[in-house]
Amino acid sequence: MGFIENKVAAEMAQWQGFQAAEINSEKIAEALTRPPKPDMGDLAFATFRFAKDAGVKPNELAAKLAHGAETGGLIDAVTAAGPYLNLTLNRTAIASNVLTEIETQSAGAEARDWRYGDGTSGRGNTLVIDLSSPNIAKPLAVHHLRSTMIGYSIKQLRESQGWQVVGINHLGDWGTGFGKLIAGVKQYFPEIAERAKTEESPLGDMTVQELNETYARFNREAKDNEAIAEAGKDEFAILERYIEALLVKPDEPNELDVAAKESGIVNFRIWQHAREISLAEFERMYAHLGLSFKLWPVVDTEHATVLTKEPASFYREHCIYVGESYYVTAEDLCRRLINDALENRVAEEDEGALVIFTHGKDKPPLILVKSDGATSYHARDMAAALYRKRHWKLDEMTYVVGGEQKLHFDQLFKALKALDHDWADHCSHTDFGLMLFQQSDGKWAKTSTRKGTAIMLEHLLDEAVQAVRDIIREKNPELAGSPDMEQVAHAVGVGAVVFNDLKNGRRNNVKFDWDAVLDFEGESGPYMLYQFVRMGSVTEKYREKYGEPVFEQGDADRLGLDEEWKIIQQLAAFPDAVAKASADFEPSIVARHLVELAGLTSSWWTATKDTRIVGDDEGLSLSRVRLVNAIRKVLGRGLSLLGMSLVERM
RNA sequence: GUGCCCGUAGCUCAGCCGGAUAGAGCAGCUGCCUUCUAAGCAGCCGGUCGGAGGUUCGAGUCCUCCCGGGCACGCCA
Repeated sequence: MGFIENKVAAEMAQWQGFQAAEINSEKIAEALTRPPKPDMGDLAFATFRFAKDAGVKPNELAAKLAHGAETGGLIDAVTAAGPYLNLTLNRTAIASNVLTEIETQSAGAEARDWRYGDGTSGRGNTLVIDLSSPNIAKPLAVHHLRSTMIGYSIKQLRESQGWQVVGINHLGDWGTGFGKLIAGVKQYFPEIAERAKTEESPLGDMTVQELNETYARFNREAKDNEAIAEAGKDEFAILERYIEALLVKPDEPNELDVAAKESGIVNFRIWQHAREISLAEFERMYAHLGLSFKLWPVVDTEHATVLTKEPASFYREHCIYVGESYYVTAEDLCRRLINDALENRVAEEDEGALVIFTHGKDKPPLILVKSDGATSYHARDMAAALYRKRHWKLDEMTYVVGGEQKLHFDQLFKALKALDHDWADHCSHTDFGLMLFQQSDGKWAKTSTRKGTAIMLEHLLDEAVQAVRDIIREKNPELAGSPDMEQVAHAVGVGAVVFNDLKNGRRNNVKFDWDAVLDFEGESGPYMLYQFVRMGSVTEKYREKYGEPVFEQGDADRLGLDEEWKIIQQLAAFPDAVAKASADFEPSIVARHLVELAGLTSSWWTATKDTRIVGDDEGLSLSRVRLVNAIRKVLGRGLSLLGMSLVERM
């Protein structure tokens, strides 16, 4: 399991029984588990596997190994219990080891210096992670939270293991949908179409909401009117042709006739302004969540240059926007990709479209070019993958996208392999469950913008923050009147929403429930932060009473309570939880670990009510505050890895 | 119909590479605040791990089939 198990295993490997049976310390460490009941011991060694290899009965082997056991060091006692070897550990020695480890790795008062749990397995490797990726001209709804926060947490988890991680927001900013939007704008707002002929930002102060309504209205009307639907396709074709002409001969855009050029510019300006409006709104939402995105390519305004080699810190602090349109408007990767697929005879023409049959002829193919000549999102995704591979020399890439797109990514990876891009083996789809909403008939269904059942992300965050404000006013009037109030309410409210989303396995569907999200008791974000805050305030109490604590001088021998021992063991297992969460792209593993740690901590808090953590015995108080310090830093580090902000009071 | 995901306590979920008597939270019930924050703690109640076979010393965990739910399945992204 963790570094404690490794140390214990190293001691056991020296016993004559293990020497005789030729079982080395690595094998021992792998076979160590926790006994079902604490009174059976702290660790158990299961002999089954080794008994089979040696051709003896497990019970006999256990007895033989126990006979040759030497205690002392980290191990206090060994008993053979049937096929198991139960070990009782030297609590003081283990506690001392664990606390020292945390104090060393997480020295410093600032959360960003807390590195206990970090690893080096990813050192020198680059992961590209596709996260959030909303469509422009649509507001961010609650379900966007999933890709954003799962992705953001994975980014930090991998960084903690030494990876360089490039977070990319693959904005949905290209495709026939934008033809419909343009057509809608032109039809319902003729003055905008007129303005677009001369102005850069023709949409005025239109909001994302209004853009979305325009799109929805156009869609409704196009549904039973062929001519209107065609108008949408045409507008997109005009836009794409305009861009194509610019790319082919950038110096001679005049190749298009005057009319095509004029309508191209109009469409381009409407599209571009709609994109700007959307990004401005996304920025506000990402700021709430603590994420920062920069437009790609990144322009260094100070030196007026485009960054070609970004410092490593850049990717830690920011993710980047690289919209789908980038591969059409700024790179000719789409066209080269299509040519390549044709030359290699990987792609073929079928029903007027250019396709790749990735799963055989009887399964739907991946569509590169649609029958109307426009690129499909498959093509743009492939171009994006090639670009990422080329630019960031990635070792691994994952897409944090809902499970309903499984087929798309299966096709994407197979198509890349068909074109001899074997690195596609290191690409994966980090799928997650749907966000479901209860309808009037009681059934749970996907969000539907059409029916208006979608809940806006900003609305959810506002509600959560407001609920926190109410609770603070009720429970902590002193804080309610202080200048910190707003910052705390925001961190706790947003944290509640984030933790709620990350605490369960990502593949589970989430039935959105206001009561559950705004329930701040039990396994909730506020509960986690509450335990963190308690650890801070009790440390403060020590400072007031005895002065600045020198944690290292706390005597681990004084931590004799069972509650304290359980906490020590949980702290010891934290690095493994982080490593596994990172390897599996599964933030909930860390969240679950923290729930357990917070619960143990809270029980301990109550169990020490009589003597207090900081009480009249200065030595005991220092020992306990030493543990408090370790808990606080591990809890704080874990919550940060989940993308939550910490607070000192609440 | 085909493929993928899921099925564990009334509800929402954990459960590691198969290992000893399957765990949390919520809801319900009983207690616990003059003290470092009760957004808390202790306890009770609650399970044929969807079903049937199989693999083996041992299956919630692996395999097969079935049942139930969700999602996807050619030009939206």
